[in-house]
Amino acid sequence: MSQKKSALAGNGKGVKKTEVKKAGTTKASSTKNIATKKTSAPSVSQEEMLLQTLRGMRDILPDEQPYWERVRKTLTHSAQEYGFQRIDTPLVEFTHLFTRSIGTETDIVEKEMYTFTTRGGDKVSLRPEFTAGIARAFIEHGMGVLPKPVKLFSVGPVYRYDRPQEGRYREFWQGNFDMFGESDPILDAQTIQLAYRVVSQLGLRNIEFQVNSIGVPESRRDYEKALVRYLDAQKNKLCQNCRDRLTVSPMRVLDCKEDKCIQLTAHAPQSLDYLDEESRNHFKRLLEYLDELELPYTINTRLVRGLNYYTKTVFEIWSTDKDGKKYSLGGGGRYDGLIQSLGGESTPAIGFGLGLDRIILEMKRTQVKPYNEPKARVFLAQLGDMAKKKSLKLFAELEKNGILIAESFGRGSLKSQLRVANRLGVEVTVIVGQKEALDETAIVKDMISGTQETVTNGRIVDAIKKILKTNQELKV
RNA sequence: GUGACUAUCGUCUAAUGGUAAGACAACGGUUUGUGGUACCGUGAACGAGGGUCCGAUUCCCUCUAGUCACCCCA
Repeated sequence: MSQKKSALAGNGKGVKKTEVKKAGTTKASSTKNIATKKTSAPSVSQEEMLLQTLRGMRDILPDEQPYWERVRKTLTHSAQEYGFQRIDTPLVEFTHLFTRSIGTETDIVEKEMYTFTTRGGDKVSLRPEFTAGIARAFIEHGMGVLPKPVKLFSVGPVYRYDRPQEGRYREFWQGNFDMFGESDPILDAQTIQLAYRVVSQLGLRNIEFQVNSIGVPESRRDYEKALVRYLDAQKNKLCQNCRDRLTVSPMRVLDCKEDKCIQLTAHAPQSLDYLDEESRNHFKRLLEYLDELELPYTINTRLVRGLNYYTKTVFEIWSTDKDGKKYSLGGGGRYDGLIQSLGGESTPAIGFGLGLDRIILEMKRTQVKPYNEPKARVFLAQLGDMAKKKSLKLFAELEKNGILIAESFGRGSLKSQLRVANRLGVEVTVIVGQKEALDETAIVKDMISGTQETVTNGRIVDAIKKILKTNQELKV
């Protein structure tokens, strides 16, 4: 598939592409030189930049909106049902917030953040995930004094400078849920329950949770030591990547897809065995709750997450497609230490994020119905200057009475307007011509039977509603 | 960040070393104020830049973008 241009964008018929090019290439040189001064200059011409989204970014066109609408609605409903309050935080934060929370040596921070310096000299980044900003807001606004747990919900785009492919974009959407101030494992279970609810409400099947516990920082350190000791002995059997990981982030070796690494780690020490008493207990109780809820989960001792702030519970939501391939629709976990490490009162917390783009991809794959916007059932046709003037007012009046109207005011002939009306599948067409405009009347035409009657302005709404009502009854 | 494959109207496809055909969609019309079919017509594309060549959409290179695998994750 090549880059698709929107049908809507094509409207500007007057602007021929070739003309644009010609006009541009000659005088683009001066601006180009400015661009090349920067270290890594883009090799795209000015004209291409003009008509192309940035790599990994995309337009969500009207055709796709019904899916997004359904997802948004489900998200906000579920959030309400579970007592979450909406919060919106800025797209941009100080880079430091992300490095501090997510961790300097993570992939996200190391190579995936959109970081830049503002005119004022601040180092800032586009958010690569939600939790950091929300945690910041929690502290900044003293939300620690609110009744616990504090439940916050957010939706919006996040940014990761990654190499794009299907279901992976540089700008993508997440729905995010976080609960602060409660350390009981029942919250962990409820979090997973909520995630399951959202996803299944969206019509997705073949969902499974991968859960693991990575303990608290101290137990994790013990575990990492043991893991390094185990792996170090057979270091040269690991792939190059993992050899590097061994020193930076040894638990990531468990995530490696290379056969030899998988084999090597098969009998490696498991994080679960190194859990401190409390974490072990926490995990055990979580599993009991999950069993009670009959949620589809598997314990995945290899599950590590790409963010450093997690403690104890971590989980991911996986979907399996026809070929048995699994991929993640979202994930989350507990982060009891984050608030404190950012400078707030010690506050336990847990949350998760859902990848909306992937969920929609999955909805399409499994042919889940999108949300259907209410369709106009009435068309308003107009003929002649006088009628044209009247029709705008009539449009507003009908709309005020709850009647959704389609129109094609720009068209001249009645014939072409009716053709449009027909294609739109409306049930009623209201026709106002020169004569009707003078008489303060309109023709109300039943598009199914083809019959029509002339009614005075005051009776138009009733006449329309009558036809719509009988049609509705016939359908049932 | 690494590797592989791909790139033609809005969409889906075709052909070609001599600047491109069709279908769907769009727009207009078939006697001027009445729609589903039919018929006619109109507009619309070789991703960008370089090279080879008398000549390139076609061959080569670079770039860009998309898809896939890796990496990572959502």
